[in-house]
Order: sequence, then structure tokens, then C-alpha cells
Amino acid sequence: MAKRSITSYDVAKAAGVSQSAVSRAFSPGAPISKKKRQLILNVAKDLGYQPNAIARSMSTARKDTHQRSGMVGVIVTRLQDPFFAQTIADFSRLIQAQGWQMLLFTVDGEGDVNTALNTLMQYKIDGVVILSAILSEQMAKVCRAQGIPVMLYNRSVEGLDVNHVQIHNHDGGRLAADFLVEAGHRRIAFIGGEDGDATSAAREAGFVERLAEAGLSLFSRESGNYTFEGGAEAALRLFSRSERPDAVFCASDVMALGVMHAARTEMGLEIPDDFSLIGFDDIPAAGWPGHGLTTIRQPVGRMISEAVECLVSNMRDTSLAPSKQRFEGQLILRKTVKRAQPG
Amino acid sequence: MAKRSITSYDVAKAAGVSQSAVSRAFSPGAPISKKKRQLILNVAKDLGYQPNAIARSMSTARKDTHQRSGMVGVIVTRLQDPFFAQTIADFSRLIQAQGWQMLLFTVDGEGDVNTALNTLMQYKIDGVVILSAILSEQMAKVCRAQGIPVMLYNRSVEGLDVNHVQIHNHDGGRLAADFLVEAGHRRIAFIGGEDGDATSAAREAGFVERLAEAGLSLFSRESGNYTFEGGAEAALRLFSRSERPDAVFCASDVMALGVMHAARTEMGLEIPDDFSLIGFDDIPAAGWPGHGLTTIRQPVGRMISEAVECLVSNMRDTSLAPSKQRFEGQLILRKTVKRAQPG
DNA sequence: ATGAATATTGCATGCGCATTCACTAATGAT
DNA sequence: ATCATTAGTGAATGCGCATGCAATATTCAT
Repeated sequence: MAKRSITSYDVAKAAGVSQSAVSRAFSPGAPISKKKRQLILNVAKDLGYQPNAIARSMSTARKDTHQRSGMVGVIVTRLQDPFFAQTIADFSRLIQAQGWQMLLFTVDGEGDVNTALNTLMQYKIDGVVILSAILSEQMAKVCRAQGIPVMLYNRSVEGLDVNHVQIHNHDGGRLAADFLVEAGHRRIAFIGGEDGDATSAAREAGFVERLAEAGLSLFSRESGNYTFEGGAEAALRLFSRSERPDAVFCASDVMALGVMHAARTEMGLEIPDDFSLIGFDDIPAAGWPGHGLTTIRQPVGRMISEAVECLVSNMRDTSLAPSKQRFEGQLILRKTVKRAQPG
Repeated sequence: MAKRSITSYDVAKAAGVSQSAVSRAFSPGAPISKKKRQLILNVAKDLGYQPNAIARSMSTARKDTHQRSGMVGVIVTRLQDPFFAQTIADFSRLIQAQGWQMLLFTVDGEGDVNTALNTLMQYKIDGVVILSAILSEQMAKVCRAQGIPVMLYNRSVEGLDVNHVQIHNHDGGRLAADFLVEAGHRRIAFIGGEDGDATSAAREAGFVERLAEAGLSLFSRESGNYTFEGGAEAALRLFSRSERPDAVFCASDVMALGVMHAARTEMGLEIPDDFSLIGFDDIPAAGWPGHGLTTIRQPVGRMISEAVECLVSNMRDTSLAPSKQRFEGQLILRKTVKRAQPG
């Protein structure tokens, strides 16, 4: 059936050299003469030989060395979400450029992270990125014991000494509140992501904190499940009450767009005339001219390149101390917030 | 530094059995007594042992057997595009459910596919999916020689005997044209994706064919590069001429939304009052109430599950003949097309 | 040209596991 | 109870490669 594939021995025989020579020809920096390397590379090309990465990984697993597979595990939820899609796309390009491959694992709830990590570890990944999910203390310990660098992206776990890169959610929430308060709003509502989600909670906490400083408390709150539909439904609930908010802050742009579309088409409300709206993330659709969503931008490009850089240096030198990076969100002014009417 | 990880030998010693027994305990169907398997699994759990997938893959590489890595390669362009993000998300879940891992490779142009495939093959992937990119005849041959099943998704290559799953682009184009013609439109324009892109070309061909049957030819055409901005700019060009189209068909929803936003905010045109608009794909944002984009839906769920099913059976039995599946697009009526004014 | 230093080279080995083979224990039939 | 099965077991082996080591080829200084 499937013929045995071409190995370094085949090349060695064809080139009249030893297998070691073939191996060295494909290992940059290995001791081998230029002439012989070139000869071997030519023969290899003719035969269609490609080194077997699996076998290569096997043989680096010596008592002193660490087994290197050249693969980075990535654990992600909600890949279909534009924000995550962009993140993964960027990450993928950068990590490839550094010579690593990406082993992608999609999880549904946060509970599956352990399973995912276990599976990925069976593949002897050189490192792992966890997007918007939590790492248990126990698994963190396991990773450390195995010498696998971990990068928590968009999350941090209190008291866990692990690399992380994230937006400053609390400050982002404050920023949104500050802007709405300064614009004169007084009946300010919040729509969160999934209940119990730490990211959403942090944004809300910062938001509420700043409101409190202005002598305000949250006018009302709903959960929008981080989806467009969830945001739309939350808006309907928010505005079905007798007293309506004059401003809404959403923990994500996707939900904010849900609110916007529901307002325009189902509730007959104009933004920002009837109420102001702020999102979070700055996904591409937020900037579409018909939306013009005012939002808190996450500097995804910088965050991702920082994450990759940090992970890569940790993979090259496992003894490095974890780095913790927080980026500040930036308020992007567009068209969905205006000064509240004095009335 | 990083301690050597726990191997089957460690477990064997701790459990007082042979290494073979440990291996069999972790191989479903292997000859071992229930009692001993349970004992071994317990000891393994205590020690935190997990079989090494790399080593496992090595040892299945025998002369008669095919080396199985348990990994499927996925080559993708434009991961940040909502349509592809959704596709990858679905694919990821289904292939994981079948027990495979996903090795993801992002390419920029179609030219990088060869490189990507070569890299992935070094990892001895059991199969590969290529999303919206073309496979050279030479690489197809290499894959066949290595016994690696290939699935072309969203593309097919004339005369190449490889699995593929795709939407019937030509028919989809016809469908769009038919609907616009029946609605009485006469000045019908098209906005394509990237120049030279086969998918876009097929949609255009079917579209033009049906127009011709109605005695019409394309009123004008532009390229929108498959992006929102590209679509918006194409629309500006389309409507800057003295004679304006009364209907526009876009080769993707993302571009159609670009057209819509540009029309509303930059050109002061109403859809469908000033012109009708049809997209292709039916991405989530197409259905957002404020958009209500009439479009040709790709049955992504069915297409992906068909693709996974086909690939998996090919990976289980390499001798199977390639399967070629085409799905019909479905016209989704929303709010962006109306009967043309007699005038 | 000669010995010392250096650059190359091949041999042999092991990474962790699955699997074959030869063998022993358990089970069944009579 | 006896023999024929079958189930279960461990020792040994190899998957394809990188690398330590000892041996050889090359270069250099004199």
C-alpha cells in the first residue's frame, strides 16, 4: 500500500555517505564540509527526501536535552468570534515565522482546558498558549514540571506564576465609564459576557468603580453571552422597562453591535440620539461606516507579538522567569456616544 | 533542568509488570487482562503518566503499517475572514471528536501552499485539508505517493483526482442572476474577489451565463479583493460613473457589506430603493437585522461534516477512491433586493 | 617535509513506544 | 482428570534520526 517513505538511510546510500552525514547536512551548524552538504542536499532533493520531524523529535529526547517537537499548542474558545479569529490569524503567522508549528485545540467550555492540555502534552509541544480560558493550579504545576512554558492570553490567574499578556480590563472599564460620565450620562447600563467570566467581571468592576466616583451606580445590567444575539436580547430587556438607560457599555463589540441592530430595527431607537453605546475590542465591524461604534480598542497586533516573543524566548530558555504584560485599552471615538441632553 | 518525563518503563517498574503490558494497557483492544489493565492505569494515574504521542507515532512506522501521527494538517488563507473562521471552528470540533489533532498552517498567497504542505508532511500528518487554495499536480502526486489523503475545500482542480467538497459556484452565480433578472433589473453589476481567483471566476461565469440567457450582459464589474474595504471602494467606482447599475452581485458577503455601508454613508443611496444587492456565503453579519443582506447561503455545517467524514474514512482506509461533492447554494431572501422600478 | 592542531567522518547508540514471537496460565471439552 | 484451545505475558526488536566518540583526513606552522 503506502510505500515506506524515504529516509536518511536511502539518501545516504544514494549519495555514498553515512546516515550521520545526511543528518548533519540537514542540521544547521553541524560539523560537515560544505561540499558534502551540498552533494547530500542535491541527492535528497532528487529523491524527494524530507527529514521526519517526528523521528527528529524522538531523538532529541535525551536525558540531558529536552524533547523538542517544534509544535506550539494553542487552546481557544469561540474561534468563530471575529476578535479571536483575528488573534489566531496573527499568532499563526508570527509563530510560523519563528519556525514553530501550531497545534490547535478548540474547547467549548473552560472546563475542557485540562483535557485539551493533556492531549497537547502527549504531543510534546514546546509551549502552549491559552486564549481566554483559565488554567488550574494543578495543570500549571504539571506544565512547570514538564518544562512547558505557558502563555495565558486575555486572562490571568491570581497568584499563579505564569506568563500572561492581557488588556487591562479594569482600566478599560474605567475608561468607558469616565467617557460616559463626562458626556453627562446618568442612567448607565452594562451588558456583560457570560456570567462568571473573569474578563467581563473585571471590565464591569472598573466601570462600576468609576461610576461610583461620580456618585452613580449601575442603572441596570444584563448578560449578553458574548454573542450578537445575546446582545440584542439584552438590549430588548434593558429597554422594555419603564425607566430606560441613557447609555450602555458592552463587554464586547459583538454584543454592542447586537444592541445597535436591535435598537435600530426592533426598538426604533437612534444611536446616539436616544442613548449612547460603547463596546470593547474594536473588531473590524465596529469601524464599518454604518456602525461607527465607539469602543475600547485592544492593541491586538502589539499584544500578540509580545505574547509570541515572550513564549518563544521561554521556549528557547526554559529557565526564564514568567513575564506579565498588561496593555492599556484605547478609547476610539466614533459616532455612538454624544453629550446627554440636559433633560 | 527539565526533568525527564515519565515513561512506560517507569510505570512498568512501579506496577511490577513489563513495559509491553503498560503499552497494552493504553491500547484499546490489545490483549491484556482487565485486572492488569486497571492496575496499570491506576499506577499510571498516580505517576501522572501520559503516553508519548510522538514515540507512539514512531513505532507505528513499520514497513507494513503506515506511520500514523494522529494529526491532520490544515492549510488556510484569510483566517480572519468570518466565513473561514466559522469553517475552521466547525472543522476543528468535528475532527477532534474523531480523535485527531489539527496542525494549522496559515498561508498568505496561494503560492505558499507547497511550502506549507512540505512542512506539514515532515510531521507525518495523516491527512490534509486545503481551504480555498490550489494544489499543484506535482504536490498531489507526492501526497498520493506518501499515502496522504487530501481534501480540497472550496476549490477543485480540473483533472486532478483528489477529494473535494465545495459549493457549486457556477450555479450559485446563476441563482443570483436569475433572481435579479426576474426582479426586473437590467443594469446589473458584479464585484469579484481577487483577480484570477477561481472561485470568484466561477460565480461570475454562472452569473454572466444566466444574464446572457435573459439577453443581458454585465453592466459593469469591479474587484473587491474579498475585503470589506475592497467592496466599499469597488462600489464607489461603480457608482461614480454617469450610468449607474440598478443591481449588484458580490462574490462574497464581506464585500457586499462593504458596498452596503459605503452606499448608505458615503453615497447617500438606499438599498434596495436605489439598487438591489446580493452577496454570497451567508456569514452571520449578513443576517444582522440592520443589514438583512439577501445572499446565496453555503451550507457550511453540512459541507464541513461531509469533508470531515470523507477525510476520516480516507485516513482509515487509504485505498478509497477520491470523492467529489458539490453542494448547491441556497438563495436567502432578506431585504436588499426588490422589484426594479419600471422607469 | 614533519608533527601538531583542526576539520570531517562513520559507527554505534538511544529516544519511548507498539508489536512479534515464543512461551506460560487459564479455560474449555470430553 | 486429560488434552486442546485460548488468553495473557515478557523479552527483544525496530521505527528515523541526532549525537558522543574514536578514527581519519585535512590544514597549518615551522
